[in-house]
Amino acid sequence: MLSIDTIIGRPIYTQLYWQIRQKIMSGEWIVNAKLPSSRQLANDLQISRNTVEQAYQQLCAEGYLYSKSRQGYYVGKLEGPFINQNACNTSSTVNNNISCSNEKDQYRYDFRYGKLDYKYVPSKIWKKLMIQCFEEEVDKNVSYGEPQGEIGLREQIMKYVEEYRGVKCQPEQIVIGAGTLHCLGLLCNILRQFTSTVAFEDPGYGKTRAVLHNAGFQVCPISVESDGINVQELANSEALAVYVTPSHQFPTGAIMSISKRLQLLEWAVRKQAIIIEDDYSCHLRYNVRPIPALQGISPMANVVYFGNFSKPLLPSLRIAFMILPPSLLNVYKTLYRTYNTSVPYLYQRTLERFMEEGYWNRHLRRVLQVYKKKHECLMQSLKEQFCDLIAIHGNNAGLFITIKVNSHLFETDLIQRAAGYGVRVYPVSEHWQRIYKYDRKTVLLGYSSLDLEEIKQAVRLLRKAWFD
Amino acid sequence: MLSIDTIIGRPIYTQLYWQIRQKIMSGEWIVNAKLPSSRQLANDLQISRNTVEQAYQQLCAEGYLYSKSRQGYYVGKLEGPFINQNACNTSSTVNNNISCSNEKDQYRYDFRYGKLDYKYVPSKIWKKLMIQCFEEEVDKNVSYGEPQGEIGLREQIMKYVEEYRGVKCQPEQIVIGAGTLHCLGLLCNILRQFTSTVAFEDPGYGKTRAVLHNAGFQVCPISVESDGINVQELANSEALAVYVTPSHQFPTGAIMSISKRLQLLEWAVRKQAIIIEDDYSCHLRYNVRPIPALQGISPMANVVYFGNFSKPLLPSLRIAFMILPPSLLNVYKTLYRTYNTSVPYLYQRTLERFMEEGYWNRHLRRVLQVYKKKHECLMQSLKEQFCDLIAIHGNNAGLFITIKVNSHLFETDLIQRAAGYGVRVYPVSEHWQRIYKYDRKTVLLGYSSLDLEEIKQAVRLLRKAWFD
DNA sequence: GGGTATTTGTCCGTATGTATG
DNA sequence: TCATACATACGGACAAATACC
Repeated sequence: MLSIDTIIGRPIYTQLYWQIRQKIMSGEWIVNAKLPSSRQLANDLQISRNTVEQAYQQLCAEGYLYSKSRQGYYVGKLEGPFINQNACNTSSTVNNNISCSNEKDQYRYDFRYGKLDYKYVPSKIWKKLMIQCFEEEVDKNVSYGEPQGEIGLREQIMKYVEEYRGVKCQPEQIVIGAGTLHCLGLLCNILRQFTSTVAFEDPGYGKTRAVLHNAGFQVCPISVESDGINVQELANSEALAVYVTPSHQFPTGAIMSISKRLQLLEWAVRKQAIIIEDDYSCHLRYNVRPIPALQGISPMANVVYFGNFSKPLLPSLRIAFMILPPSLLNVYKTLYRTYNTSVPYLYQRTLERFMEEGYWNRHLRRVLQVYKKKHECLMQSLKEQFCDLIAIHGNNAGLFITIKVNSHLFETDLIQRAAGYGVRVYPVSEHWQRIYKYDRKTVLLGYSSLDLEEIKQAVRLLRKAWFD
Repeated sequence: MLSIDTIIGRPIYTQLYWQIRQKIMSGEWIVNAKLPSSRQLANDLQISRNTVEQAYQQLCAEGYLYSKSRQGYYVGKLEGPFINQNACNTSSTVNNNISCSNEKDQYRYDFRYGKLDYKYVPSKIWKKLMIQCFEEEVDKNVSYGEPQGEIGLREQIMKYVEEYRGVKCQPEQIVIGAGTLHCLGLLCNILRQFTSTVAFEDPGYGKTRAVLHNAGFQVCPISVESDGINVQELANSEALAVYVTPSHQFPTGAIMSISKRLQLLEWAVRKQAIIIEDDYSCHLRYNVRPIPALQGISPMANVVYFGNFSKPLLPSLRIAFMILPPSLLNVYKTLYRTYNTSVPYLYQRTLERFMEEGYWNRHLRRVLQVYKKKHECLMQSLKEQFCDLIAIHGNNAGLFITIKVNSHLFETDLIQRAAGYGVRVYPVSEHWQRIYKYDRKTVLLGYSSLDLEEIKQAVRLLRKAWFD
């Protein structure tokens, strides 16, 4: 930034001269870079154009600049070792690229969780709708929009969750935000009014636990059994709020049984506690019947329901929503009356039409088929290769499974050996709060971004890595 | 949501029959609504198609449904007063629409702050770039993206703030988020580690104060003078962090003098305190010289710099950024290592190219001209109509001014009388923390969304409203 | 605007358990 | 004990309607 000082006595054009010269010598302005036009700069600094001209002329005369007639002034090429090329600007980019390409080179098969198969992103339809929506309403774009999210989208969401998950609500209860974690961030300030301790599944999704922890809450770990969280342990704790993933627990894959659901709801009603229900991958169920969401089972309990569009549609969209129980609505409104939404209007409107015109339902059915096939393929490959050398968990839903490997190898060994064969598998230790309860032999495999052949190949390599 | 229970003995098709019947009778499914196809429902519930068929057939036979061959099943029209039409689903929509249209009807001229003039939104270029970037996004199979924001955009921002505001930083220090308030929300968890009290301009931007308050901070009001915040008062307080708007204080419009800036920085260094500098409308300066941002003046002080693209470009974009001082970088990384970004990749990439290809600089110059004209027009109209009946504040920058009206009327009177003439002006009382210090005769006028003629007309009406 | 892939109601047959004679 | 009829649940084939390119 160029600036001038009228208080000290030095002439303005010399101040300019020296500042520009310094920028060229230090390498901040590189050869052939275009300078601001004399008119522009004069206007920016609120000085006369001639003053700028004076400085530019002197720099030209000394070779720091050259001018193309009627085009502009440019930084000249200086001979000799004057220039202190500072390369730090580009270093970060370089580093980043290197680490990226390294990762890609190192792993031929990446069982990453949270990456989708881009072949099944409905990009053409999305693009078509997005362009149409872009033309549509200028007025909505120039203002900040509704804080909770556009009413039309919220109505679509209401219909969808009622039909699909049995969740009953009014649009007023829905809050749209840039991702589940962002919505949870908003909820934290509401929870703060009621409690300072939040119970959390252990093991549980590490990223979510981090949000609660960062917001200043005491996070109280509760064991997870094969049919969901241990309600007895929860009841014995001091927590007045709990985060659960009933439809597909992360990372154990447990589906909470209906009787557990009722127990949990009973606890919430009795203690006047808040249940945070993250239905993050309710769409992906394989060969099991749907169980209605907690929110729909008991209207009396304070359930905050979380859903998202990133997982099944496009992670880079950044759209999720939460549904607040009526009892928290007043607090929400008091706190967030003045907040702006965190999701661009265009995306909200596009998604609204995507849902309205039935593309959303169709898309869900389609990806269910796709991932079901991948899931089956993975399961069969694992059985063929490993027989009973491994135990598979969470094999009825979602985009990942965990496997416990019966051998002398521990988590880090398993990961490193797999990496040696070009296969990337992921640790579960980071999702444990009471790490001593972890068996140290379980790893996580997300299969969403690999195709069928890749899955088969990768499993063969895992067999070699771990048992040969 | 339809669901079945295999534990109780009742046949599946009768369970379905009764559930569907109930939904029709209650009015939840209205006449001619399409039911899910037999295949879909069968797949969802993990039962046979024919079982669904059986239920559908029976409902057809009894007139609850009718079928269009090879198209689908639809809810039939029932005679008589069976149906309990509950209209509550639509009530919210209706209410909302009514209040919206009311507002539009009631005000012919709206001095709303924070709404832009749609005529000067570079929508064609933005659309072109966005479509190009969309192809790219799909090709690259972008997942969640970089947590701090895409590196390319951060590099563009680095260049821009250096050139435009004298802010010096590395891309690692930049965090991109969905709006200033969202970025501030992230910063709150960092501040929490150091202090529980944050000093805040009084009067100051109410929305920002709310974020700090909601995050659990004690907000300590500090008076604002004609050249910015009262540093002495700040030094006497217990606060170890302060939020300021040096380039154009909201709502007084004060520009912080260079000597105040140095005092403030000196305080921060001495107390090891954190300055939050919101440079929210640095681009809009009329006839005054730019002063470098606090961040650029003293590299030793802990200044967190906030900038945004919503204000000058498009509010619905939801893109802002903050620049952390190196001293806070470690805390940031510890807390937010696992967070996802809150801004869609497409928007980040589009903005990056918008900046890279020079459209951003061109746009800034253009809107500066536009709003400068509006500003001059408003000032002249006010002088013509009111002469010295009013005092104007903050008339050198930004998209709003405040006026103090010398009469017996108070804030609410001024707003109501203006509304009576179809002109909407805004209160400043909500921006005061120590409300008793407010003179109760000042109102706020944002002129960005009105054109020159509308401004003149509106001011004439204000004169009538307040002095006739 | 016409060709293609997908969706959908419809009709077909089959398997199993239970009640009946 | 065996044959029969019935209720329930499941899966495949076909042609019309629809969506997509």
